[in-house]
Amino acid sequence: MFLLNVAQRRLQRWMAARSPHGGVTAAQSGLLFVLGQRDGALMGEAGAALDLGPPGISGLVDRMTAANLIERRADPDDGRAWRLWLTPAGRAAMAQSKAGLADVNARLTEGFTDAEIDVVARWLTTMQSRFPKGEDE
Amino acid sequence: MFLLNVAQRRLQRWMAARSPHGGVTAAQSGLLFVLGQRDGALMGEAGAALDLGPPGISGLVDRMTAANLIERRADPDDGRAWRLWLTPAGRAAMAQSKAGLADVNARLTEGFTDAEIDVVARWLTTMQSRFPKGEDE
DNA sequence: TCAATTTATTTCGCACGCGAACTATCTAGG
DNA sequence: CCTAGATAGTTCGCGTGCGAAATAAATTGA
Repeated sequence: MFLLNVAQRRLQRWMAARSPHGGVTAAQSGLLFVLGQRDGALMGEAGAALDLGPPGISGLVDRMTAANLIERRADPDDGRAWRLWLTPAGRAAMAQSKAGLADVNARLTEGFTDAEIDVVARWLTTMQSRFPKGEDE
Repeated sequence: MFLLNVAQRRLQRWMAARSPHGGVTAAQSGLLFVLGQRDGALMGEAGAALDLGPPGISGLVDRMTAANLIERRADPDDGRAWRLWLTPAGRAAMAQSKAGLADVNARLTEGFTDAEIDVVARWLTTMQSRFPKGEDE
């Protein structure tokens, strides 16, 4: 069960090590992908897509805004909300990350049959419902 | 591929939520287990067992020492090294964590056959060699 | 013996994300 | 219209772990 922890960390570490170019981390590329599919999303929406709580996105957005990858613009219909938009630099970084992703995914599935990968994917997905955010027992 | 990240975070979050008792976190219980099997380990050894770099353990040990779970004692044969020992409180916390672990593992494997779990375990383990610490390509 | 190197650990600055508490805005109810 | 609650984000303090640079002790070599 510590396997999961270690595996995740290994992957993260490896990804961090091989992409020092523009400083786009794994978490950041996640948000880039989300905005690539739904530019102008609310922070809450983006957070839900990435399974992050409010503080998680807030910080991520802060860092990415500072890095000039995304922009925070007020929602015209709701004074509390902000919408997130990719900058040109962000769009470029996303394209680059997308290319890298294929590589990583290939490496993740290498040596396993489709059926096996299917089992793994199902297990990971199941875990999300098995360990819910809110309640327990 | 973000699945892994999310799954790990979910698990971590869930474990954190359900054990506010003594403040023993997942990372900390990991170290407790290591010391349970090899009390008096060097920091480097413990780090290797948990797949943590030097800064990782150093910080973990600091926090756990402050919480009175473990003790840092100088190695008599090597002036640079420290050996880690469980305190009585640490030993108690370990026993408690061990009990909880069975629960978590049961929940992790629930709904999957032994063969399937085997595939998952193999996949997680393989990832460790697939994404090595040091070098690349 | 005395540098040069290796090894064990610490420190620093960073990214990440959580829970809790807070602010500001929007929406209902009376 | 005005107060009560829901909703969107922010801030704070914490734990976690990384890479890079520093410190200190041990080992190796000339």
